[in-house]
Amino acid sequence: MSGTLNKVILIGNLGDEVKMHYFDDKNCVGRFPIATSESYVSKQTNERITNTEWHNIVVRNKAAEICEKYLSKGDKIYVEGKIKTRKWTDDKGMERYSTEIQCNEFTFLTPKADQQNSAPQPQNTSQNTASAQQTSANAPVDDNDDLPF
Amino acid sequence: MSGTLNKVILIGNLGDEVKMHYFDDKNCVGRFPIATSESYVSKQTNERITNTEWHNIVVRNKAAEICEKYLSKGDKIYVEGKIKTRKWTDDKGMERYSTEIQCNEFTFLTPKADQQNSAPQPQNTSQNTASAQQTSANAPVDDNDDLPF
Amino acid sequence: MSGTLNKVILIGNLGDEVKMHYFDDKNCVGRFPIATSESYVSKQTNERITNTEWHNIVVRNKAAEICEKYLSKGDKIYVEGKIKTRKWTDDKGMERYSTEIQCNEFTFLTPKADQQNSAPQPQNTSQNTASAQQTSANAPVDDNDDLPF
Amino acid sequence: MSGTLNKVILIGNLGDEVKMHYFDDKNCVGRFPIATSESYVSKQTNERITNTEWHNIVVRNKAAEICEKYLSKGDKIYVEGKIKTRKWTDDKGMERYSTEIQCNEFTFLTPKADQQNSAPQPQNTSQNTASAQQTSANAPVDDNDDLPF
DNA sequence: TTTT
DNA sequence: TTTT
Repeated sequence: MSGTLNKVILIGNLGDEVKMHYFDDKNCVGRFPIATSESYVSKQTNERITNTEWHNIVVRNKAAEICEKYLSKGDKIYVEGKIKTRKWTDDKGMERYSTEIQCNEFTFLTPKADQQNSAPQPQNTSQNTASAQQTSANAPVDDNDDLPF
Repeated sequence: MSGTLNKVILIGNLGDEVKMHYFDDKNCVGRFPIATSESYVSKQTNERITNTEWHNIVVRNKAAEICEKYLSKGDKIYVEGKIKTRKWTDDKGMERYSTEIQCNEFTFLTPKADQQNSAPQPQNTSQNTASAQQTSANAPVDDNDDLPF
Repeated sequence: MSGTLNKVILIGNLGDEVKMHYFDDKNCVGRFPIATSESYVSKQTNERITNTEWHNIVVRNKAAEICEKYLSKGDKIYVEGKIKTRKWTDDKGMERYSTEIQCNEFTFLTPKADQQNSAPQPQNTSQNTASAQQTSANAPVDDNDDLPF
Repeated sequence: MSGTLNKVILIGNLGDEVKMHYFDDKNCVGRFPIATSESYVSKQTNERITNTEWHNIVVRNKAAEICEKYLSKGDKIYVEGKIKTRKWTDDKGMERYSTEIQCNEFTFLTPKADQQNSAPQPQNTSQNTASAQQTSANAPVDDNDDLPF
């Protein structure tokens, strides 16, 4: 309901490999961090400052498997998704929050020499980006987990 | 393939009613113009200048029918889609181009008093926006038309 | 440097009033939460599920003052910005993280009766949205704070 | 005015070199086409169909000079801007329209070996993307041209 | 932890 | 006219 929108658009580099987590033989998630960075010259010290922001990307099912297969640490990727902050309780019983990007579309930006003759980039009909939407649409169980892992 | 992206994000007001065009009993398109405007104060004349840009929105199938049912001239809408420039030949045999926005997601921004208790806003599972993607996905015939209308 | 992008696009409703925090007579931040929601019908229970996501919006300087002046709890707003996760230490010495949206462009979506003849919507030259970029550009001290507040 | 938004987000490859047009020693525009493509397998013929869409990018002043200096045909770029359709009269006195993307932010996505030690990617303070906004802000004359060129 |  |  309600005329709202929650959209994130990122271009960044993987800081680590895709980590898969299987719920059963059909449902899984892949997780990986990507870094975005901005830099500027400080007016006070005249030195270049670089700030890096890390984003926890979560991708589901078939899209996750494509990411695991084709993405490596260091690769550049375009990610579109939505922000989700999850609440969990740490081992001291404290409430904790972690924010992740639930990816529903992506496109690889690192050219792969070895991808030329093999299966390269996933597609969907609407655009040459991979859509995680359909694959996640029939995975309601994925939305039930509220455990940190 | 190819790591490209073609995305348009608009918030604007309908300049006219949604015009439907049926191909058969299952496939249709709806078309409507929306206006975006920007204004600024001219440094030369000190007067306020407003520029209005008109966008031709095209939406397909079920999404089109939802738009026709709930949108009226003047309403504000969020539209997401892609740019498509179509080539056609005018009655003098001249090549002409027209650019349209093929909408694949939208959300209504005008509160409807009468929508409160009736069917209000379309939804999809991924977000509270309507997705035209699924409905158009199985309508390949829609992509065959290259006629201006 | 580095060809990355960190962009968030939200349409949501304010869950509270804008809270201002002044650093000095020129530099300030405004903070307010906005909610986005999505809903769907569960295939298992057949009931409608609504998930609400809260986003902490941070806006600076002149843009903050405009928000404080014209926005109220419940209003709908378009916000564009970037994700920033800040690390802080709680009173037990634990490391904590909180994610906020640093807003650099916004546009009000709730029609205001009383705004019609008074100063309504902020503008900038590039578009009819308010840009927090320029105002924050000359406020480097704003970027030095790493305290939770 | 009015709570509207006109935003385009593209990732594509240059189909040609950047063409510069100088108005005077301070004001200029750069123009270049970028291609986005989508592909899918036809359900009818089972063959792969690729559709390419061409976008005319317009960038101003300092940003234009940066593009001219660092971009070449074939390079991949992220472009953010707004849609503008310009009306002009052809040599037969017919009204013609052409749609272009007025770029106000971009980031280069093709790694440049030779950019490593020289001035690589433009930046601004808000993010590691180049902003054409400031540079074009003080170039009101640029907005007066309504000539096709 | 990435990248330039 | 690009790219994969």
